[in-house]
Amino acid sequence: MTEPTSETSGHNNSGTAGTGSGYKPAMSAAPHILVVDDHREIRDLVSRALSRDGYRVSTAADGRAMRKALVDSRIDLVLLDLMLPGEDGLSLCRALRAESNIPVIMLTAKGDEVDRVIGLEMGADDYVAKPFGSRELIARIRAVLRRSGEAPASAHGERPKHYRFDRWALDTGARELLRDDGVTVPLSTGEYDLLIAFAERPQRVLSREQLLDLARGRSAAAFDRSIDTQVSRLRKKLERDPGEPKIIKTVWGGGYMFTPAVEHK
Amino acid sequence: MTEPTSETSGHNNSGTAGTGSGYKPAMSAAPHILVVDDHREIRDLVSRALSRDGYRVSTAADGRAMRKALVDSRIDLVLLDLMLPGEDGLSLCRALRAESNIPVIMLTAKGDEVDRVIGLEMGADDYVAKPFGSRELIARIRAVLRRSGEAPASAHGERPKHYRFDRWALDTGARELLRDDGVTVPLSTGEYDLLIAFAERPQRVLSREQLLDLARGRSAAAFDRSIDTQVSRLRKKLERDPGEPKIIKTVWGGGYMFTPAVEHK
DNA sequence: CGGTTCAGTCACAGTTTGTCACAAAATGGC
DNA sequence: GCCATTTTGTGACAAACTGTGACTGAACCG
Repeated sequence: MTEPTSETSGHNNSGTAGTGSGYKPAMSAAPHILVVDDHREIRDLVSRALSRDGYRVSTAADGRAMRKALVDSRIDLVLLDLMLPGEDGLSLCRALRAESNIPVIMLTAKGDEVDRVIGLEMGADDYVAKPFGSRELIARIRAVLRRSGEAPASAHGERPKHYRFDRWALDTGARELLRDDGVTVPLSTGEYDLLIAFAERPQRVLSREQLLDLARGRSAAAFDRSIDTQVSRLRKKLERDPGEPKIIKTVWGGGYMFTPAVEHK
Repeated sequence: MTEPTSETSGHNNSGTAGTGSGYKPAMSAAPHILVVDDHREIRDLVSRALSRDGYRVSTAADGRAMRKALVDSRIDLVLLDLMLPGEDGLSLCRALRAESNIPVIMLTAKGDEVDRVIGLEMGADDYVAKPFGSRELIARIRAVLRRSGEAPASAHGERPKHYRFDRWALDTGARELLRDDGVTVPLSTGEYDLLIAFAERPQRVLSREQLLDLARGRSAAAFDRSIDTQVSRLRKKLERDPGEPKIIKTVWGGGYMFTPAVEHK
């Protein structure tokens, strides 16, 4: 496979211009859409259309790539081809549904009503028949995104979870960070989101761009140092000696790595 | 956003009128109507007609979306298509009836008298056959809303419920907030409504707009800070240390989150 | 060892939020 | 209806949060 199966394209709007239609400045960032289709032409086509409209786009050619993209970044919506080699779209959709509530729009070549019914029963949020126009697709996407919570940031959120690492306990239900000795250390929203992104992917190098996507749901600007600052702030609260961090290690030229073993309940 | 698929639209300039003459009770805000139909054209059509008439409108394409809308916002009336893929309208209607008394108007393509009878038996409050004119639809809606309690705000209210969280007990029957030690803490109507909205959706980030809809049944104005003030007041009564709230947490740039586990009896 | 690039952190500015005081509105009693 | 009381929303200002620029130090390269 020489071909990049899961890259991001599309730029983040810088506020005023850019975004195809949104005159709502409140939206913190463009939604991140994952296109899963085995035909490259379709991926490229859809990908271009969506980025043109201001969305951030990643692509995947099969189920495995899809899963990887879902772990590596914070996806707001999945465009899923019904017919895929290996696992087909329906089972992927069902699996996706089973463990998250990321909205899914099904794509299919056939216009069968049957497929549509099956798709919706499998938990797809909408259904678009190929060939489709980009205007229609975008309208559907916008509709589904709006319907499914309006707040793309919390699209992941579901059952409260509980993480333990080092001498810390992180409770997503209470949104609290608790130290061994019983003291609750207050975290700002940004610090909390960043810590969750880390705790869910321990012992892996995470690039700044990835962290920005995972924690803030946006893509990096030219010289974006905001993650560094946030890591610095987080270290000050987490580390015994922020000058020599043990928990969040720096990977020179690569990003950061959350090193402790995480007990994930 | 040319296409209002599931946002609220339509303003009500309630304001001054109010006084005296009325069969119309001081309606605080426009009723919020949920349109459930799998055909987009119908959703759009109906949606436009209703917003033009001043209603706030959300839409859903299937049962799942309907349920989501019902949890996410305070719906005053449901327009429900009889024929839906997956679960059909009748079972949805019955389910809806089972756990709330939100009025339902059934839509159906066929003019069968049979359907009508079944629909009404299932608990629908009225029945409109497609194709229908918007004038007729709106007349029916107004009639049903008036009939069903006249006060859209209390459309949800049904069996008294009992919530327990942290060291508090909230009794919707008595409309009282009781602390562990037996002391009853008086809440104003607004504080009470807001607390109910929170207690029914624990461990979820709720935007200010959503809270405004859930607790006050209206949509947000430009720089509406009333929710912040109300949260502040509520915190002063609920929290041990209002300066460092544990129960209602702030999500910077996102809204608020009610963190304690809620025992819901 | 010197130059270059990358990372840590501080200070600052732009936003967002907390909260007080006050006015408008609703409520209740007469 | 009229006035006292309570409640709710608004404006204003302080505090908190986040991202950016600047400066400094550390890591890499030859």
